[in-house]
Amino acid sequence: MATLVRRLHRFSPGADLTPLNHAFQQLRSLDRDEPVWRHKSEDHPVLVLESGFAYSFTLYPDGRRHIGDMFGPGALCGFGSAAVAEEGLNLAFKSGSRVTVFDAARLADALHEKPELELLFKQDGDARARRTAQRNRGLISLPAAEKLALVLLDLREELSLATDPGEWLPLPLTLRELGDLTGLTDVHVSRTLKKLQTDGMLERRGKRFRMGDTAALESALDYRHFYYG
Amino acid sequence: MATLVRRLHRFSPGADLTPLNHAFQQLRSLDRDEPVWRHKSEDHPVLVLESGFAYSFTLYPDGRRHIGDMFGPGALCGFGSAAVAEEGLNLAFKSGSRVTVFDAARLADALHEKPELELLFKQDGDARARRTAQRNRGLISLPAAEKLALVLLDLREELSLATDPGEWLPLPLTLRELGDLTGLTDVHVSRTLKKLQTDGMLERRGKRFRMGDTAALESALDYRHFYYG
DNA sequence: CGGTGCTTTGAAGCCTATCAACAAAAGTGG
DNA sequence: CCACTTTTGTTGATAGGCTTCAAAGCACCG
Repeated sequence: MATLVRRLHRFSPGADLTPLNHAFQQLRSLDRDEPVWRHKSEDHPVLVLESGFAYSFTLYPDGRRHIGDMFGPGALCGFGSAAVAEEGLNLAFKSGSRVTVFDAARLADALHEKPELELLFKQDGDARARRTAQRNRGLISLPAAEKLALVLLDLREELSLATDPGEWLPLPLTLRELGDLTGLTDVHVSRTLKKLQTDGMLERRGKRFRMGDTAALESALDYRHFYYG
Repeated sequence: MATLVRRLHRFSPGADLTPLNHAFQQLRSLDRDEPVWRHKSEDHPVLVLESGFAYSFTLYPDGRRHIGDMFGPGALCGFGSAAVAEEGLNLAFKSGSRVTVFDAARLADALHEKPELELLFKQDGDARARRTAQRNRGLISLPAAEKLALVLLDLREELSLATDPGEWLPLPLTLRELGDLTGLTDVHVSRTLKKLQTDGMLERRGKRFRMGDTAALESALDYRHFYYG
């Protein structure tokens, strides 16, 4: 639960989050990539990613997969205003992730009793919805190199919200998953990342990466931050 | 206000919407295409499109324009969960549109007093957010012909929510605007629409269009409806 | 050790953008 | 209402971007 606390404290550093303890159910570790299929019923538990990585996806009739959002440490997976848009949300947790499970009904009670806590959850959800909208905008109208740069900036932010990952960030997605996120093929993702590297915007070492002049990149792509702190 | 009433009655046909009268400010007619620039302050009036057409857009540093959402008769423009995602929303009203203006504070009071009315506004906003997510998903991962078919299906739904536009629907967007919506160039939009016509999926007469087998198209694109009625 | 999935590279071809020219339509001002 | 200007839509030629198909290297794991 520590990562969720750190994420929410970005909006209000001193906020008391102990009421969340009443809704705590369990801490699960996921040994391998594991999809969680969600249907439309309302009483799903609320999942918070403690460590690792996860993403939400939808499948097209022809078998293609689209990744709609991604979750780093401390993320509320499929909750709040960001999740409203995704009906029948499917979640995939990458191998090694740890997840805190909250009881939905008791969490709702806790939020209802403490309006300042509810506000934090709302702010977090709204910030996520804005980031998703910003990402989608670029993924619709930019060429491949910019699409990937945008996604990497966003990934960098997601990974930095609850923990300090250091200079070299993990790249928890395969090239195929980056393709499903950007609408590109894995082959073209590979070529485009290579081009970003020769242009000095990106360094890669195995499953880690480091970005070049992020400030310049952010202003070129009009990338905005919606979290404070 | 009649079109808003018809739209909200899709969720609850008998709902009493008279409390909205207290928040009514004025009815404006817009003679020509008119952008409404919104900044971050909170007390903007709430705009409901009475007739005509509008869309929200953002501008990139290089001058490119991205259209993020579109509004037909009865639409709440830039309000609720669908609008949270779009910070610094800009609205463009097409020539000839009529807009009902509501006072934001008094509208909030009216909704707070009548929870069933607030629920209707929330349902409308959620349905719009889902439609936007569905559209964005396709605009990221589908080829041009499917992108345009998807946008036309969505446009058809938007135009049918508050009024019955008949078999031949108005096409209130220029090809450039369709391009800004889909991430394609106007030239390619022109060519792709022509191809859709020769394939029998689309007919055009001036600024009106009619779609072929919409049921088949919807199932091929996995298009879903989020409004009831 | 083989198997499996991930990544890279090459070659070929389709898809989409760009540039340019023109036709058609719509707005503007007399 | 007409002449004028501006915008919108269409078409062709060309170039570049992206996908597809195929093959091979690599890392990881049983």
